[in-house]
Amino acid sequence: MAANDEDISRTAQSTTQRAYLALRDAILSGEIAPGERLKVETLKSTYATGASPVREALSLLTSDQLVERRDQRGFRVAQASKEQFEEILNLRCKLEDLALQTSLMKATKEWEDRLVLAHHHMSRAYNAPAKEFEEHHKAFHMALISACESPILLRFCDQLYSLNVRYRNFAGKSKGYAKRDVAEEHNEIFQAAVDRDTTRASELLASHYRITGNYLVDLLTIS
Amino acid sequence: MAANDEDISRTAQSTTQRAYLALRDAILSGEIAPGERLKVETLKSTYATGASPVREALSLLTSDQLVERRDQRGFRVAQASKEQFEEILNLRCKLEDLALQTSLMKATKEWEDRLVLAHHHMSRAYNAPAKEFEEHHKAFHMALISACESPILLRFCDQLYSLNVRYRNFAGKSKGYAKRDVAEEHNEIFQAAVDRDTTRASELLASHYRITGNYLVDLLTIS
DNA sequence: TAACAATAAAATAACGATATTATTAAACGT
DNA sequence: ACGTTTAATAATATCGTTATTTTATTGTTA
Repeated sequence: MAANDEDISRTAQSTTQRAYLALRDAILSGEIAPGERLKVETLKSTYATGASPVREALSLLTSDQLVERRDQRGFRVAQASKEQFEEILNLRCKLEDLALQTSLMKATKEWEDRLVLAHHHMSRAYNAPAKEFEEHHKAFHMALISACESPILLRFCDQLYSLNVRYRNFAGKSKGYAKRDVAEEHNEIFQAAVDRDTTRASELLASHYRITGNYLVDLLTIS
Repeated sequence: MAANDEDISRTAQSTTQRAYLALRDAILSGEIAPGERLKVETLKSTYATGASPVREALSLLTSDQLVERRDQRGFRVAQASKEQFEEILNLRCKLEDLALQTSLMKATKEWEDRLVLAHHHMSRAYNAPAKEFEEHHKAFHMALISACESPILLRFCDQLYSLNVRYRNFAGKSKGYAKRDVAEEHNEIFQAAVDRDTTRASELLASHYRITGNYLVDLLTIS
């Protein structure tokens, strides 16, 4: 569910989709804290909808590992920990590396065009509101690996990306973050990708994740 | 959702869980064909339950990629294709290899005990009913990687395993299958694992998958 | 500690609105 | 005038709402 739903986030047809996206947003942004109970009754009124869409949305979020279901005891926001953050970081490095290499191997003209556009749009959004930048940032990272021709792997990466966003938000919007030299790192990755320099792109992407990760891990207030 | 629910399959408390497991079983076994519509009304009577549990179960199966949801057009069993089978095969090799290596690296005494038992139970079940063997077979493969200390990765592997089971059932219960020399392959993998021979275990596991995969791909009746 | 009361989750049922699919009838061109 | 296409209608099913019941957990009090 985490995959390819962003495009319809605005025009979400079904109430279930709207509830799912709104709730996910609230959890990823930290608006609802880890461990907090998610009572269907409360959510019903918050999102002005019935019980069925809420319960379905919660079910979907359970599969995204953003919500935990304790049998007969309702739903709660998934717990977060430094260990999990490191697990996610690690898996992202491994899985995206795999996806990136495959993607570069199978790269097409259309893929390159998609990447160029995604990179351009992200570049123009560094100073945009966090939420808007986030969208473009994700689009760029997904574009990199989008030629790997493995929908399942892409879905896993998408899911991991979302989980990671949550931790990034836990670390707070410390000013320096986006400024550091993320932009330059992105540029180098982008360049290596269009050059089809697989090994260099791989290294750059992994180091990009590890640098950001180590930077974030110190800011995490959770255990 | 695909993960760690087997242990409660018998004593499934909630109706939702029961419906989920029953439906998943029906899909994995091929009892319900790919593309077939899943009408809530029909399922309600089939599984003797209400609409809410059925819809929640379908939502969960959507996240497992076993069911597709088309907006306003209800649910259908996920499509299957030779391409997807190969994708799953590939991903399984890559992800389980990663998990296996990590698992062997972090192997503990408890892990070894778990593995020994799982292998023993599987060995005694080669001639048991398919469903029973399947349970032990999965337990063995999961035990191999269970020390990797990455719940998310384990969940991915679990999901892929399930998806793969579906294709194995598509190929039909051709007699020769379990007999081939799967048993011997399992034994060798097992031995390499307890010996902590990472490279050998990796190679054996991958070749185990590829051999079985190539064997199955010819039997697949689908495109 | 045990029994009881309060709370909330899980499930059922009945209903209404909306969208899709199937059927039928009319219009059109060859 | 016939067959094909198009349009309108009817039937079906999904989606969502609301209300109610059952059941399990939690909190309180003797």
